[in-house]
Amino acid sequence: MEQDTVHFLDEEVVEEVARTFKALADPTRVKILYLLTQKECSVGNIAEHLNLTQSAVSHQLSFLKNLRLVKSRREGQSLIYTYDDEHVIELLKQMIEHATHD
Amino acid sequence: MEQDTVHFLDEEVVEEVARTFKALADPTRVKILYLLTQKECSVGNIAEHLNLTQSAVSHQLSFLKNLRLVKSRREGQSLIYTYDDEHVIELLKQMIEHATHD
DNA sequence: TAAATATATGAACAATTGCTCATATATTAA
DNA sequence: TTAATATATGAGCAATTGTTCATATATTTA
Repeated sequence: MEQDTVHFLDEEVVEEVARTFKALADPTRVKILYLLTQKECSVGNIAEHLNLTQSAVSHQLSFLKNLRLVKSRREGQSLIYTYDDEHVIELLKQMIEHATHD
Repeated sequence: MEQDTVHFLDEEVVEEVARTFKALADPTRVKILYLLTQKECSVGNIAEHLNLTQSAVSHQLSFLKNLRLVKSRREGQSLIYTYDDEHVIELLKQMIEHATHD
């Protein structure tokens, strides 16, 4: 006798999952987050390291901050950014591992 | 003495990571993949379960198949789809866990 | 206070996305 | 072979995305 009931995710969960994966679905944001796994950085610092404009970096950080994936603190004239979701960073690292080994 | 050399990802790895996350960055694809974690399904079956048009499902499956996240086999008139990347499915499950508990 | 430095933000724009609609292709049944 | 069923696919379209450019805001220094 076959049991084939299927479980469905709540719509809000699906949306949240997709929204969070979307944060990881762009090369620039992957680079920024990966950099932040190694050291906290100011906006300008990120721009230098990754060879991006200040504006582009700031926009992406704003995006990531809205999702609470990064946070910032002021230090003099600079804003220092750090990642703020260990779990998501773990998923990123796992995907990097996965993409590296094949 | 401070050592602050930073590691950079190869561009191809970054692209691959972003591309794969993009597959998980859409509600419809999340639903399809989550369904496939529970049972293999034909296209029409997926459409029924998720209340989507046949065409929309077929397009998304084609997308996922290009990334080798799903595969299909023919069974009579139907094409039966299954997931084809255990690792990515694990990442999806982890994100669902993460999104569920908060 | 004024100038310099660092960051944020809004508008604009090209590129991409995900869907629908119509139709093509493939398999099975009559 | 013809009709029915299942799936794929291309065109078209509205919505979203990621960037640049110009400029606003915030902090520090002179």
